[in-house]
Amino acid sequence: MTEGGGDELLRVLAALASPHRLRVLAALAGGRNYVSRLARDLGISRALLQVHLRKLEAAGLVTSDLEFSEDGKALKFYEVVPFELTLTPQVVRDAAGSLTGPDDHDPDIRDHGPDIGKDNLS
Amino acid sequence: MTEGGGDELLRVLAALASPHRLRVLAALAGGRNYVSRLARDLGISRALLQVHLRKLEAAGLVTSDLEFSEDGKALKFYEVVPFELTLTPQVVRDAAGSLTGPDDHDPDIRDHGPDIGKDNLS
DNA sequence: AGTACCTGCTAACGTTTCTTTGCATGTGCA
DNA sequence: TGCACATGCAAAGAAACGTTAGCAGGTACT
Repeated sequence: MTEGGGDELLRVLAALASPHRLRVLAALAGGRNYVSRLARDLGISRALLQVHLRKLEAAGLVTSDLEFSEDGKALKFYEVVPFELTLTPQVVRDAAGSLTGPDDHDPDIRDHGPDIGKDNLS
Repeated sequence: MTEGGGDELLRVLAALASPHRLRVLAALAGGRNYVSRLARDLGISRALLQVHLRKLEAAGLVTSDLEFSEDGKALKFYEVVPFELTLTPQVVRDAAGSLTGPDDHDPDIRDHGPDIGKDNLS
């Protein structure tokens, strides 16, 4: 297993939460393609596309495969990994348990107290 | 219908793609709760929690309900809206069609051409 | 040698998002 | 009147993200 925890879910959600990446994924769902061509199809720059593809790949939503065309050109093909993810409150509940989140919050409250010493209009 | 398009999906995904909001949602999945108390339970500041709750609500994942406790205090209760969202390449493909995305890209390429006039080491 | 494709990378900028801090408002109770 | 607890909002600094521009390398065909 790759990891399975809530962080995985988070990575997938973050990868999906972008118009560009949604479009990229949609385009690839219509068939595999290589970077330069895909960039032209979508009308975005190659550099930009690469970044997004990397994120999609990191999330495990697409796979890359370096191939060589008959005339020797190196082409990097991407294709979608068939996935099926169902989101429900319960799923979230389970996933949230194992989160290597930003803060490993300790059990103490803060919020600087509910406004003391300040009477309004006597 | 609220809107149904791909933008809706995007909003939901964006709302979910955050450790904090995932935790908030998880906490609410365990039962409804009001803001201040929830903040204490989660160990985060009230202001921060409010922001995240607003986003979750905007995405339609939770609902708020202002109530008054027996002793007259105004309590804003939040609870999860039972949802069931399934993500597959095909779903993405459909959703990507109707995207009021950041750019309404015109069909022209750019990428400043593939490096011309520049011979390295003669 | 020159052009046309392909790949990859990084520095830098602009923009958005996150988070804190602080103040304003209200009720109820000693 | 002072404290405890509830709500709300806005400014502002910090941190993360998205995007572009530019350079690097490669093969192949004229």
